[in-house]
Amino acid sequence: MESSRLFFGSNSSSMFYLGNGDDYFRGTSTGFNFEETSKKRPFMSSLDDMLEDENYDEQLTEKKRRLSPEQVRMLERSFEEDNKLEPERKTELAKKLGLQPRQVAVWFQNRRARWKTKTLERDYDRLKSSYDVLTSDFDSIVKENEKLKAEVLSLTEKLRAKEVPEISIIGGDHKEGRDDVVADPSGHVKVEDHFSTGSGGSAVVDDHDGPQVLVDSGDSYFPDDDYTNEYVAVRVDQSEEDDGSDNGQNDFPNYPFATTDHHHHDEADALGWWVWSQP
DNA sequence: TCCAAAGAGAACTTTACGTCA
DNA sequence: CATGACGTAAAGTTCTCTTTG
Repeated sequence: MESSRLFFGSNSSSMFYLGNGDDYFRGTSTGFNFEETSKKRPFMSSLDDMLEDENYDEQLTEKKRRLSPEQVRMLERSFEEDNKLEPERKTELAKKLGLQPRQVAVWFQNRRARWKTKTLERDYDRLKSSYDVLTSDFDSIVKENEKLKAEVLSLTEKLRAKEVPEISIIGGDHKEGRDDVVADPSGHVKVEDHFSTGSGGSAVVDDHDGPQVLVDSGDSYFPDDDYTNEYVAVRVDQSEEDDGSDNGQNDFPNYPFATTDHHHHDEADALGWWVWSQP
């Protein structure tokens, strides 16, 4: 963007302002661009008015310079009260600070821009740290899942090798203390999960070749009939007993997540959860 | 001490929008 | 209701001054 500001003289850093109210002429110690500026600032006071300005001499030689600490302090205080500037407040502040109202307006504009930048930076930092925590949690979960999968596979193999005879637990003859190995009348070996809490609860993983079914253990997040849905996924955490409360370390509950629809099936799969599809 | 680069701040331009006569 | 003038916010830029290595 090409600036329309004009500078005169060989060393044109000596700027000055002329005018009252919100509008002013801007020029240098060697000249100013009346015609151009007046086109853009239609409410300019007359040249005579400007020349009568008590600060004229001062402004004539004044370079563009920073506001004094006291001026900035008062502007900051005003900004804290309200970051929008009504015309009355602008005029009042300008008078108090010995500045042009235009300068006050510009200061507020720039201050709002700085505030926005800072806010965005803070927001970014907050989101970034949240993201990092979630990423770390995600990695732990994936690793844990892999470990548990391997463990189950290994146990399944052992059970197969054992060739356990028929045990009629599935038929309702289950006894406390024998909750690890079961086989149904068709010879399918089942492994009960050891991670569920409560004596009455356990999930059973069917080992046959067809689609696997997760049988509700009694303390699932699902309503009683929910496991009849097409997809069921579960994440099991054995790290500690969970009372259902969040410990504040992360945003994941400590035990079974579940999903029951197609959409979440993919998500669960991506997370490395076990997903069983109902036949 | 000098100097170039970077940073900070003041002022600017452009665009968009709301208000009002 | 349409229109033009006006004020202002926001975003981006330019220029100047200060700080820093």
